[in-house]
Amino acid sequence: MPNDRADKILQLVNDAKKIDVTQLADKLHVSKVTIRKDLTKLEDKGLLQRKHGFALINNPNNLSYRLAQNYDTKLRIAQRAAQMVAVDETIMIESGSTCALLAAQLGKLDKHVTIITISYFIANFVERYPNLDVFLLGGKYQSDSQVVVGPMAKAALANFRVGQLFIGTDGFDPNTGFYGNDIMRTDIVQAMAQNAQALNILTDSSKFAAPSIIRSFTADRVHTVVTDSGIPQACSRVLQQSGVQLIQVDA
Amino acid sequence: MPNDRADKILQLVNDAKKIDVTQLADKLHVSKVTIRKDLTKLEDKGLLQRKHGFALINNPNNLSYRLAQNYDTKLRIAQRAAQMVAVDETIMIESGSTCALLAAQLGKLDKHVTIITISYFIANFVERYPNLDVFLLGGKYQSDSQVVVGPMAKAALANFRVGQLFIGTDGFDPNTGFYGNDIMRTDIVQAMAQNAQALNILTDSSKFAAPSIIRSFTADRVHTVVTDSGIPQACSRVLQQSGVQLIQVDA
DNA sequence: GCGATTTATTTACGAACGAAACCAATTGTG
DNA sequence: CACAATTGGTTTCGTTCGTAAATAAATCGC
Repeated sequence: MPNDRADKILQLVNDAKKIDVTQLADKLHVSKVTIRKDLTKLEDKGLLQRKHGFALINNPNNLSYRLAQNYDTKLRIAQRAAQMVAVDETIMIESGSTCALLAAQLGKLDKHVTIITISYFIANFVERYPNLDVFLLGGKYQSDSQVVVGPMAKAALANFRVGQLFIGTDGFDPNTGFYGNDIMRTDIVQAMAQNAQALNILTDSSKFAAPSIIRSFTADRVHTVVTDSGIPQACSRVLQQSGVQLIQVDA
Repeated sequence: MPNDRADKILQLVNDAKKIDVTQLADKLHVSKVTIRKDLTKLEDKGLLQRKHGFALINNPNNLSYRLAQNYDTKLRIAQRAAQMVAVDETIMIESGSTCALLAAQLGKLDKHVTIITISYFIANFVERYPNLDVFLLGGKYQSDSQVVVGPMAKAALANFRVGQLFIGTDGFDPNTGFYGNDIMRTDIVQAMAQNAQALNILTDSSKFAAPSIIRSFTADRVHTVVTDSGIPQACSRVLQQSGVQLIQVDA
């Protein structure tokens, strides 16, 4: 299946929440059989749900939804990031969609890694990989994003000190740094960063155009950014001036 | 749909892991259309999954699987237990299937309750009820049962002290008390009990016949047992002699 | 005890399904 | 350049799907 049709399908499904096979076949000028095959593959990737006659999107706000956007780019970023993790290392992972793919990649590579995370989605996402040990922080459960936050989660962090923390971002401003859009999640991520030697950000380049609400980190706090080649030059220049290791995977 | 056919379908699906509509219609002497309607309802309850042509059971060990056994009895037990919880109360809930239904009942009653649990399944199960606040303990994640266990989870308990704890059980022996079948889960449940004034057990009566491996609690530690009327008289006598409040819902 | 209503089931039918055979285009290899 | 192998797509076929209308059984009110 060509990637651009997959993207279009996801776009249409996301927009409509629910759309039937006939409509998709119509809009994309292919047969229904082809659409059905596409949908089966996308369902296998966990990007949507199929029902008899139509497809529907998983609860937005949910990671499954966010995963659907720029899936292939995120997958390549995650594959690259997985190389940064050593056998038997213990890492922290935040709740971003690209972070979830990183965890899955580590699972596929079949090297033993211990993961500490605030995301129950990620914990479940990697269920089938016995080489991954997962520790979850406790705290107030945000059911829409499937993460724990709040003072209890921060307190639980006291038990851990790791080499690397992997997070996503919701936005970036060349002058002021990285941003989040949920104050509780931003808060816990900042606390995680205090217990990690290296802060690594995984994000597709679209976030470098997007402004957001709450500043999470200034650029000089960040050790490595893994993104794709679509990042604006103004951003990449700032990052490198701030001493950030910038890794760009091919678009 | 008559309850007994529903039970038979679940039985057959559980035994076979996967069974097609034609076979079900054959064995239960009803039309395929009727089977399909039944399956749709059972899927809505979350007790199985439908695919094109057949039904399959959710990962055993998983709560969805255990929920499927004696569903109606468990629901009545949960409904009764829900009456024991006051508005704005904070309770602890362990990971049993009947406990999950209790949480859902509390959600439906639309009274505000704060729930502290070790079960990600329960946290997600009640996602749609805004009147429930859920706090999850942190710890090592057991992906098959979707709970957190271990020393970290026990340490997190230090922050909480509640009036009521609701748990399930895997077995009961009149002479020695209640039993579990997973040492890690039994361990964390015992720790939870130390931080709760009243220990309440929710279980269908089948468990009173079933022996299990690890003793969790002697009968006199238990405040209330909610079960159905199928409990052996020897057991009910012992419980009452031990000062347990025994509540039996109609079978 | 008996019509009225509800609930359970079946029959009938057009739409949707998965699997397999088939038909290009594209790619890689000698 | 030829010609296998791969990939993306369609057509066809027998089966399963959900819905609606028809029928049978159970329940209720009086």
